[in-house]
Amino acid sequence: MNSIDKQILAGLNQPQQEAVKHYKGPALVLAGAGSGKTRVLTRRIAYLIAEYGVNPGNILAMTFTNKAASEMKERANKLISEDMRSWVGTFHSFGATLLRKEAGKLGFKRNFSIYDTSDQKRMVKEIMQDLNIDTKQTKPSRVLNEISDAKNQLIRPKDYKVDKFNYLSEIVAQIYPLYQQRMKESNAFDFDDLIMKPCQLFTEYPKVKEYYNEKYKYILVDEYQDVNHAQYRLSQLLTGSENNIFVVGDPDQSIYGFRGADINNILNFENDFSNAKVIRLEQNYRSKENILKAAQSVIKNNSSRLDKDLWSERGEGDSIEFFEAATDKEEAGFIMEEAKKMNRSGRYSYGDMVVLYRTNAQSRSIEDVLRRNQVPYQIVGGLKFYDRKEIKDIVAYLRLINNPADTAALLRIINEPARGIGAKTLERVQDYAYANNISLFQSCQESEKNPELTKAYARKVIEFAELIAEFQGLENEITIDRLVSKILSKTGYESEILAKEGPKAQERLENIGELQSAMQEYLQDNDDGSLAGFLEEVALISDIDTMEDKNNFITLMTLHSAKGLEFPVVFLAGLDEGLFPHSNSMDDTSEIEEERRLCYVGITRAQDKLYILRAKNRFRYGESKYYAPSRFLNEIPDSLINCEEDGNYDSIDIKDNNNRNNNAKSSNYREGQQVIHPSWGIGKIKQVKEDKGTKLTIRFKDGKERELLAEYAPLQPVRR
DNA sequence: AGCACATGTTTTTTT
DNA sequence: AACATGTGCT
Repeated sequence: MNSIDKQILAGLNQPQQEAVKHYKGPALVLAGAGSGKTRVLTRRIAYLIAEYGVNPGNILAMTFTNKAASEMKERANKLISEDMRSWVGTFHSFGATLLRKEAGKLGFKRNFSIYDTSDQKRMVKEIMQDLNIDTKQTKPSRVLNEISDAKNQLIRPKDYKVDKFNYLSEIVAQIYPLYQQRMKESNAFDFDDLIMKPCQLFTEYPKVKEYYNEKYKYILVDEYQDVNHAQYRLSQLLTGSENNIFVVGDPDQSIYGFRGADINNILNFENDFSNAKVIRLEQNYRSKENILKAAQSVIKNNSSRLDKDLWSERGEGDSIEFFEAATDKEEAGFIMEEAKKMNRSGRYSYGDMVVLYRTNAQSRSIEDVLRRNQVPYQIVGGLKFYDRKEIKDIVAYLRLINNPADTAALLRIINEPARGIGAKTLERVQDYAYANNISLFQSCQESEKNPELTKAYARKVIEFAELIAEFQGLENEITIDRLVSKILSKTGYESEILAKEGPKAQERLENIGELQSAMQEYLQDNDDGSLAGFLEEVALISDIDTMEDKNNFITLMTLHSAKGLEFPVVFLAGLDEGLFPHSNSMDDTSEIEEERRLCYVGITRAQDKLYILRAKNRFRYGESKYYAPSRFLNEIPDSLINCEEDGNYDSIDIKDNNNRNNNAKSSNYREGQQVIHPSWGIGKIKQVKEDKGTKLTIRFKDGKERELLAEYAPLQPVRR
């Protein structure tokens, strides 16, 4: 064995080594939480190349997030000194890349757009309106869900069957075929298409399938417990006759059932491949024993599961701390105090801590308390950068420039900024498009010929089309970030923002500036630097991809986002019946079991310390409601838990006062004075008024004006 | 066409 | 409570 192989196998236990050394044929690695799954995956890639002499280009590894993919790639690169030329990426990016090459065979062009959920909704709504279906009675999002389910099941429009017991299905049966037809006319794929269409391609074109089977001889799939039927089919189709498919997963961590993930795919792997090698990784390297025990005592309440015996040598560790707060605010206060204490002790820094919750909405109260108490934090998910209006608008312009058939993009921006093209005009343009079987954009261009439009309105529409055409001419002349500048000035988007948005204007423009920086970064990393490439990256980016490591920040995220991550200290917030398990999942056994797996995922993120919290009263839907303790709490043996005594965490604001805010009086502030705030930086006081205490209006350097109460705000005067 | 105001809806999780 | 959507007025 040469030295590089030794390095690849170094520090691996017996079953891990067996997995890494696996060469040909099907293999299933049942990898318990924290058992070194990513390690096995990356090292096997390295081992295939270094020991078995496999050409890196013959390896295809698929993950669910870009973050997981880049981590895998990076780690494998380190093991073999060359820059690996294997494909490592997400299911969706693989699908997109494949379709970029093969779009023609399916009647699409390679400059296709990728529709996000709001584009999809827009299209469904349009179709429903055209068919005179009441969009209030039948919500487009429900229809869309049903279509998405069908696609994940690889049910094509013509195969979709009306279910008599499902009133929706009749409507969906009408809409689905039209939806797919319009997607094609728009030269666009949605997320589901990125998986479904490649399946279709491989099924309809055996030659194409053969080509890719030849190219990708070794298939690896991460998080196999979360693949849906379409993804399952895709990985089967990609697997050639040698059956070199290596999948890794943990049925106990299957948490995407709501998105079509089918846990049976992993449970039935041995049926699919009778000669499959099955390897179980049961040693946990992550958590202290108490944490592991708690996790197992919860998960064992699920009936349908493969039992496994996870163990750890990390020592017993501390008890799990449980705190029952009176309110969600107090829950947040407890987290803040505990985090501060640990940070002060020096044993853990803020970067070691994560707060996990079931729903994004829970982040607000926690955020508030952390901010007010100057505890640095970062949030994963929630309000996404690429979901901001100004970003989506600019991206829509770019999409239309890249793909003139992109109907959803056109509809978004035809009157943004307002150019006097209202609903009525738009309807006439659309009618003309349908009547003449041309794209909406073409219809715009030909508005002169449209008998329904008066000259003045036709002029406006044509001017819009000409503007887009002008940008299209620039596409290959200037870089994409410069193109955005052109759009900002030529469309009047920039002046419109400045004209009406006041203090928010600057923030919006800064966001667009941030988009341009992202573009510059993209140009540096990608030689071709094409608009299409950038748009694809934007479309497929996920929250977790943008999370930054280290830093001295507490991380806040949903349990779903936390999959695959680990932290020394975990705060599991909101263990209340109705919240977690969520009320929408409470009357269905299989959904409860998924909630329980989610709980298992949460607990097993913790390495050393686990805090579990709940609140008797929570503010939700704008009212305070009583909550009973989550059933999952009862499933953890008392012997593992230490109940925290009531502290007075609800009065944190008052404590703040004692700590430092003796400058709460108005006499301490004057208008025009400069102050510094821990999260918003330097600001200038615009106004001081007395209203339930001293209220300050401060304009911060980000351009936003905020009203703060002097009594509570952690402000410090700037000296000059 | 565009605004102000009113009403309705939302919160489960996401590539 | 926050936001999206809808309505009626100008």
